[in-house]
Amino acid sequence: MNLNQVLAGFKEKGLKLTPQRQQILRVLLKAGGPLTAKEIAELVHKSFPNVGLGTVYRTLDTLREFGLLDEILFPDGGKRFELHRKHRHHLICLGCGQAVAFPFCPADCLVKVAEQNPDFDVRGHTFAVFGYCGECRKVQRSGG
Amino acid sequence: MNLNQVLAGFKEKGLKLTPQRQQILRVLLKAGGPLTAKEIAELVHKSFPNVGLGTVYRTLDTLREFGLLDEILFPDGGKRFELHRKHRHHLICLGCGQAVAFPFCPADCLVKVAEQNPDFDVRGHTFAVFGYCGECRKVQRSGG
DNA sequence: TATTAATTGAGAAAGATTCTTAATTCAGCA
DNA sequence: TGCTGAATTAAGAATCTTTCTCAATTAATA
Repeated sequence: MNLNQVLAGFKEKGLKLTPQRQQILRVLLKAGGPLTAKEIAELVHKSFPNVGLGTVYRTLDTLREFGLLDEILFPDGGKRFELHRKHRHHLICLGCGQAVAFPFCPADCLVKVAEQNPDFDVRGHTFAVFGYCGECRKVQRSGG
Repeated sequence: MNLNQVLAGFKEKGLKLTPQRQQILRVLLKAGGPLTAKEIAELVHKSFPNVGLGTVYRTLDTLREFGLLDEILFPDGGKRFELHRKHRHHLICLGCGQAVAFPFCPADCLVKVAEQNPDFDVRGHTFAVFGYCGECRKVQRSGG
């Protein structure tokens, strides 16, 4: 997914291509991993110092409505956002907050759950693995 | 796990058995499913109208430190709490917020993730399935 | 019963997200 | 190009959950 595709999609649905939205999209496209709303705002501020958090949240909402955004819930309740890619889950470091995607899905469990709860209309699932990344383990060992 | 066992554990660690804590524990023991902090406070208020949310959160923290509490993260970022039982996951209704536990664990995925990320120290995982329960589906069909 | 450290209530504070409102700006069209 | 109307924005207020602060209270123990 690139900026032009997303912008074309926006246009198609009658949404305005404001510079703020474009910049938020650029930030999300450039991001190496999922970002918090605050991080997105800070990165956007490099080009548009006046963009408010409200605009960031509104744009994220819009992207979510379009199915273009994934929300990642951290074990401590924190939220991060990234542009939607293939369905995937995350390996989350409790030390530095970095999240890395992986493509495995708990399919067996989903089948079992659906079988045992035939009345339940399954719409989705969350799955995340957390712990400490190599870097943070190094720091722990040396620092204390 | 019953109230007396928990209280004995408290005593053992030098914690005070205040009426507030006892009531919070009773509420958690009686609960049919995981509750929000606010719900816990409201139930406690029936017997102790002056118990503050602060006390509820402090007691939940204490229980968590003892490994007696599980925190359940909902897809929308909400949090609910319940006394720890066997390791389990939840089937969460997006309509009414009810959560039902199930015992399946995404073991295959965990093994694959660990194999592919040998530097990562895995400490835990989250897994939840969400959708709409039978009741909420009925309401949707009839109500519109 | 007196002592003491743990605990509490009340409210302030923090942090994330949503809402409000008046002002601005984009997109289509003359 | 320049209007026009609706969408969008910035700024800050409001909300919600959670944590913190602190003086007052209380449970446990001697």
